[in-house]
Amino acid sequence: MELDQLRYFLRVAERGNFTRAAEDLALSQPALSRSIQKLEEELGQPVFERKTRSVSLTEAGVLLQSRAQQVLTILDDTKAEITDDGQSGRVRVGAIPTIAPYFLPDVLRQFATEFPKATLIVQEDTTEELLKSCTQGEIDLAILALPVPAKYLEFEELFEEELLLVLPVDHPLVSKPKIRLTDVEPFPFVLLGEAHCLSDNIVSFCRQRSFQPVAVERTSQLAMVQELVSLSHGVSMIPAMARKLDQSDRRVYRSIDGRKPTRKIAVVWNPYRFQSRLIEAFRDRLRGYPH
Amino acid sequence: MELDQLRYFLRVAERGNFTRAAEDLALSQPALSRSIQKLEEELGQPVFERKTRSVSLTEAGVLLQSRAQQVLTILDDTKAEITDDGQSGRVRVGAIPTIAPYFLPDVLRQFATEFPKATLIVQEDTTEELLKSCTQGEIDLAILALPVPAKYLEFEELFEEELLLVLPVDHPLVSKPKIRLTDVEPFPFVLLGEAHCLSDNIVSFCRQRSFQPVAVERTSQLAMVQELVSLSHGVSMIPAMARKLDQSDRRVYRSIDGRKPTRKIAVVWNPYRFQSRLIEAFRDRLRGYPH
DNA sequence: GTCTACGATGCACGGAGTGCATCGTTCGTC
DNA sequence: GACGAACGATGCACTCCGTGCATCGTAGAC
Repeated sequence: MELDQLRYFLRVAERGNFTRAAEDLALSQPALSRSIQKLEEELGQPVFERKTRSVSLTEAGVLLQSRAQQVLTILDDTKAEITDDGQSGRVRVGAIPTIAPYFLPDVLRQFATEFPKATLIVQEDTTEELLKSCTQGEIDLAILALPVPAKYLEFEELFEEELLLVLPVDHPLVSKPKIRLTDVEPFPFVLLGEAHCLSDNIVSFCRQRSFQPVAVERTSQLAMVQELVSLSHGVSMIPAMARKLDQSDRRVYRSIDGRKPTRKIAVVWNPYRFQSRLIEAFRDRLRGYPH
Repeated sequence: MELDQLRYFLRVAERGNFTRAAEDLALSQPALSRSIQKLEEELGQPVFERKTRSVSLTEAGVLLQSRAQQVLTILDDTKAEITDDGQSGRVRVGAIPTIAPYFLPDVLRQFATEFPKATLIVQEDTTEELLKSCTQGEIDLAILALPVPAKYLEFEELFEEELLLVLPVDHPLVSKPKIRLTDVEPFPFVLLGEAHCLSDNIVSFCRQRSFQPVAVERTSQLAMVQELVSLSHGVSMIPAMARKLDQSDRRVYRSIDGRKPTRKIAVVWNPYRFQSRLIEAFRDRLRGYPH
């Protein structure tokens, strides 16, 4: 049994397909087939059931999958722990799209200056995907908005930030000195797609105030939301950090009067993985970061 | 990092010597040296401190040692668990010298008949060595006398057997109808070497009765003890199972009157290792075995 | 019935791991 | 203080295992 065989095995198990797994592994399909064959020969029984369109794990395969993952994780972490000098190494950070461009650049710049030998890898994805990556050890840290629907992961709240109402310049509410949430109720909303947790934050805040925002449009980027608001497609709520970077004068931001909508930003990590000093340092810098 | 490298590494760590480790591994010393070099290269630092007469682990090496053991154990057990069909496979049994030849043969014969596909491997050694082997996963089961000075191992008492007084045929005590322990006190003892737990059993029993047996001679085999007793070098105590096989008429066995000396025989195993159905079966047969 | 997706197999190549011979260094010994 | 033994490192040649390319076999899809 070889470690490469285990890596190959896990990938095939994940993909359910030899050809795709081989592509992922930058390996030819015959080589992969043979490697798995040898593994099965050694174990005296197949680990995959070859169906016509896909492959699935046998009972033995299921057991092997969990053990192989365990073993490879231990070795990964051991290597990380031994080579950990607190200066060089790799930190893989994930962030959701409504945080990444507004919050990360400064942090990354500062961190890169302080730790020039470190390699920073950034992944932008939805909360769900980030949590999955974090669980599987594909990223070291994830920065996202609470709540965090994940077992086996730890998180720490970094800060709470206000969600600001954004309006077209010519919107009737612009001239109102104090805007309460009920004042917003009649107007249609422009929101992000449903995969984005910011939409959840907004909808959930409104619901707590007993109203259901009407989304007339959904986009995939915050910048697009801002533009659509400028074009009077509707109103929206934008995290304070995104407002700071907004240079446009074609929309105005207002703080909601009364209890303000907010979102809580947190950093998430996998406590079962080795946390290098570099990762700890990154987390520490996040903690003290101005916002 | 390869599994072979880890195996090699562990052996060198255990032996503290490349040449000896290479012999153990049936590998040339240069090949071993190079393998460790590659490992160290990958980790960016040495795992061994090369001293002039021996090698010792560095800090990194200590960490790697525990992780490597863990990983290899997991893989070993996984393979055993997958290939476990309850019929074929291997059972490695250890027993102390004062049990092995008297108790094991029958058990082994019966087990081999019942499980013809199974491979039985027997190791005879002192309690200390057996416990070490069991902890390190080199044997699956150990049969020995209580007490068992080992953490992290489980044991189950199989039976208690009497220790019989053995005398030369012409010994004054032979004609005595009831022999009490105090009657034995004046006579010198022939005992096994100090590494044998039977000596401990005997000495400890006598001490509980407030006398210290005087050992005039120590040998390494029970058969030799019996012969020396025949030659009137002294008296001794012999487990009942060893008496059964004693065909000689040049010595006689007597049961001590009053509280009888005994030893408790137990089977020990490592609960952190996978217990194959074959191993369970062996343990089960031990349990029901006549004695 | 033909096409397509997918894993298995034949064959040749290249590189990693190995063994043999030997070197360099450091103690132990006379 | 010189010589020998113990021990790990290095040079070099070989071999075998894993790999890629080309191709085959088979079972659904259209």
